[in-house]
Amino acid sequence: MNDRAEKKAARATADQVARAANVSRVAVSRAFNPNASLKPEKRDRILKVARELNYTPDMAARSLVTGRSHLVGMIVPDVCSPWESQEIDALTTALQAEGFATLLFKVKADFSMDPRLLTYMRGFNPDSVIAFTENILPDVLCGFLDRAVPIYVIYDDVEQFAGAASGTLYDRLLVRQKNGIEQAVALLQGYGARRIAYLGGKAQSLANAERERTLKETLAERGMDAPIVLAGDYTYDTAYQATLDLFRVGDGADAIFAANDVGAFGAIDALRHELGLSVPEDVKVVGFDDIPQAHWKSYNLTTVRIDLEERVRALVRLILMRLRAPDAEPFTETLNTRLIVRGTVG
Amino acid sequence: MNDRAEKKAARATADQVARAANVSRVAVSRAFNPNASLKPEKRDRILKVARELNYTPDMAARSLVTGRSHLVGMIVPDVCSPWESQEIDALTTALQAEGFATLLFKVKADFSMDPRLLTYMRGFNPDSVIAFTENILPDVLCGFLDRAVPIYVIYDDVEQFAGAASGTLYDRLLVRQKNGIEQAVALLQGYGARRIAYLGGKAQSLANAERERTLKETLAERGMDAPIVLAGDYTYDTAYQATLDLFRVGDGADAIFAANDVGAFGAIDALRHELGLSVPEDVKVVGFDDIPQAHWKSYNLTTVRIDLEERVRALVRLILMRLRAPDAEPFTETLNTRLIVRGTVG
DNA sequence: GACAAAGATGAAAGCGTGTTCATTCTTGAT
DNA sequence: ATCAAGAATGAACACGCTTTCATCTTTGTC
Repeated sequence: MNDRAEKKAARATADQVARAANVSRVAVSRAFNPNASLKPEKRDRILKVARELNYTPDMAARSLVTGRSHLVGMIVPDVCSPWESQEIDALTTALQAEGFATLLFKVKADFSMDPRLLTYMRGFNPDSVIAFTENILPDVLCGFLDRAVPIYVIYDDVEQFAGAASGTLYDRLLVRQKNGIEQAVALLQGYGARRIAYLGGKAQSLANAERERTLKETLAERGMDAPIVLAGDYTYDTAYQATLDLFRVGDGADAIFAANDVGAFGAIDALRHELGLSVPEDVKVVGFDDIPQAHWKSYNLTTVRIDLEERVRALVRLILMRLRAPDAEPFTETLNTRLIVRGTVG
Repeated sequence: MNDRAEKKAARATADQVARAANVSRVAVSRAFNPNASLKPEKRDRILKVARELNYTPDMAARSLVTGRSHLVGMIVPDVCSPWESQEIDALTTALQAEGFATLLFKVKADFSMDPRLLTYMRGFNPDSVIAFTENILPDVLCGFLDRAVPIYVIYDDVEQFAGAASGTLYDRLLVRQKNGIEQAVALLQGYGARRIAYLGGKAQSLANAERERTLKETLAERGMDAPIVLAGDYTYDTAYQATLDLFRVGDGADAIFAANDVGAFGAIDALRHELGLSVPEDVKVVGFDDIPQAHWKSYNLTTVRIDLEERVRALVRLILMRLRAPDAEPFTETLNTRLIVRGTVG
């Protein structure tokens, strides 16, 4: 209670501001609420006094009465992953501009969801939740959050996911993988690649499943052989090892399609630094995501890109719309992918 | 008020749990507070009912009365930076285990501090604040946070920083750069390097200043020439360009000391892919941080490391101690650095 | 079996804010 | 000058929880 007293002394309350400005406490509240009716000059005076006293409305108290926490929860398995950190950065910036703060929760790397974490998170009463863990069905999340909090799952699939969550209505941000993959396959085919390997991401990942499925479909459409599928987990080391196995134990390949850029880096390094093969002359490599490192000269990776800014804009728009109209019909946004051509194909 | 009603219907309150379990609301509160006195069987019964009703204590309400938000604010300029994302990830994991959630705030990349952001952040009443922006003096932060919230600034300097914040007492986590730099210089000298360049980080960065100062000091102690100092900003692209300039406009160097690993990557790529020089034969390169990418085969970087886990453990310990004893004397922890030898020196 | 000490319990007060609702003040048209 | 309509105002309540305090129950000891 010692610190309690300190804090009380340190932080000004609306009551103190009211007394100092010779107005009622209600007026102070209104001064900080733009659409409340208050004489402009009075508002200015109150805001001035508030600034002098270094006063800020207490979000906890405000949240208690309004039901809005101005907090957006993000459930993340690995902040270190370039793709995720990129996404977190952009989302936090955009949400902050709209008055929301990011509340970060980490889940285990194996994507297993700790129920206690969800319970704990709900205690903070986030206005919205963005989940980066692609294998968590929103039903699970909805159950924990009592279906009162809008949830967005960042993933790259369409039908598969919608099916898994049948019965639950929610806003969706869809990514059409087809365009980018088609462009990549056309390019590979043009350079004469015939034996294509798909270096997978996490087995449970829906994005991975959808990328693999779309690749197979596209190859079939063009009359090419089905891809050799290698297991992976989106990490550099696993991709490195898988590539070694492909060429030492297996029969190699003309081209490698990696489920993400980091995996592509692992493949490239294995080819160049351990197998003595050159990229793109001996083996062509294509990645997914277009993370910032993809343009580094050591890799200079040709990769399928989902425009980050566009995606973040769409997601923030979805979140804000849902908060303003909680009972509106579910929205759906669809984004496209395209190939970024660099030096690892031709 | 529609969503309000929904939410009310969705989230159970302590009152409802109390009624369902036939106890007083106070008992429910005690059931969730481990050190409150309550008959064990009664507690179990309450917790069981709570689970059935999917009840979680509301953190906002709890925060209001206890003065503890269980929120730790993190002020971050660039989540995408491997070093920062690494640190955020580890801190979030460790704090989460102690019952704290991470509240993320982004500041502009040029490190300029938006005062409105600080005000806004204070509204959330974080129990502690960790700032990654090395050039923000804690005085500024303290002023905004009313000196009631413990603040930790992640930086790598010692005296310089302490001087800048004279008069303010605060806990400190210090990093001794000397060890790692000395090991690196010894290694470089052993391989015959004589002309050493220092590829700087952000000009305002205290970590950068301290690394540069320590490098100069170490070179002088060993009777070596002062380093050629190049301006940088911790980014790949700037490091790349600076390295080109060093060899095309300037007279080149035997070895490059980069202020961070990402900068070292830029230097290596410029040397290998544009200047036609080989690393380490023609030019040796040393980095700072030992981020995960440093072991990727394309770089295989020799670098000075501050043990992340050790650092996070120390920081979390500091935070917890300060929260338990707000009036205790300031603590100080000091960490060491050491050289991780890989393939870019000899 | 009596008594003190310790533990368990619930009523009430309060944390800092937003929001009703009834009242007062202002404005502009007649 | 008068009146209605609208804007501005403040008292009171509510949000969901913890904590104090006084009361009641259990436990241990001689």
